[in-house]
Amino acid sequence: MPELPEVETIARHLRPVLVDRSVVSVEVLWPRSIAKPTPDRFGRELTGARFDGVGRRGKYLILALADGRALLVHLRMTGRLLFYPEGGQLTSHTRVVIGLDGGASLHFVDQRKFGRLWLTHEPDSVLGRLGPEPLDPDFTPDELARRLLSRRTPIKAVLLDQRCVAGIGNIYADESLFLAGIDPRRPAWTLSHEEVAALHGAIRRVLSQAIGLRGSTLRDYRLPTDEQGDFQTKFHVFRRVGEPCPRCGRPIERVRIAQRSTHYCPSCQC
DNA sequence: ACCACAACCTGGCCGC
DNA sequence: TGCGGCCAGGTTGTGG
Repeated sequence: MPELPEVETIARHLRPVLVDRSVVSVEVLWPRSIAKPTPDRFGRELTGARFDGVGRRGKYLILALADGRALLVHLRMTGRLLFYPEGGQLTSHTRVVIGLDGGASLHFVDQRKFGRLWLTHEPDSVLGRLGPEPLDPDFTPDELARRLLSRRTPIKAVLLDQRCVAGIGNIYADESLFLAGIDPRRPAWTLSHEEVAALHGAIRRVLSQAIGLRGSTLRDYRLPTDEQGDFQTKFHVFRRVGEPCPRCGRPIERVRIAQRSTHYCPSCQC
């Protein structure tokens, strides 16, 4: 799914077009896309609200409403948020249509139906368990070390755990571990202080660069304009099994860690 | 605390 | 063409 860079890109693109617009209609085409409240109340209680700001926490998009509530969106694997300045195309995967004043609309499209929307007064009831934002200035190597030290599981599995650090998914976990030169199977607590510092730098570098290129489009991820991201052309290891490692030339390999495909260079990552 | 596995879903791709 | 099996950017819950 969209990971931190993709969700950040969506937030940045939605902000200027959504802020100060009001909801004039809500159509829920797939009720299970609504996590809270009931689909009925969701439509009723969102209608008339005005968007006040657009933010992100981890992989959650936060559409703040002027009355203090928030519309939270998690895109999971295949969710998209498409903004149409006027009209809008319904597809077989359109799950929720939010009509806006001035004829614009926001469409939640989700082939696999895993994505969810929450309308809530208490965003923390949904976001409360997330770990720190990796790009936040107070996310330090020491903070990362504290969170890794206690974990006996493979470092790759810990990076995917949203309670440890928020926003990292399969792509950016593999790319960060490659840049830091760390074997994804290493138990987290065995990393040296230097390795944690290298990983901290790698995470920030990869995420920032990916945001700069508007995220990675493999298949489903799109900007609100339906455009694609470009970071997939910069992958060092992700989905490059058998291709030469950009650093040493030996073939990239794949293993399964925590039930997820993991791509790495066996000679550069140890 | 940790792990495996299933569930939630659809669809693309591969081999037969 | 069709069918079974495997794969996919994520998260949550269960049982061991």
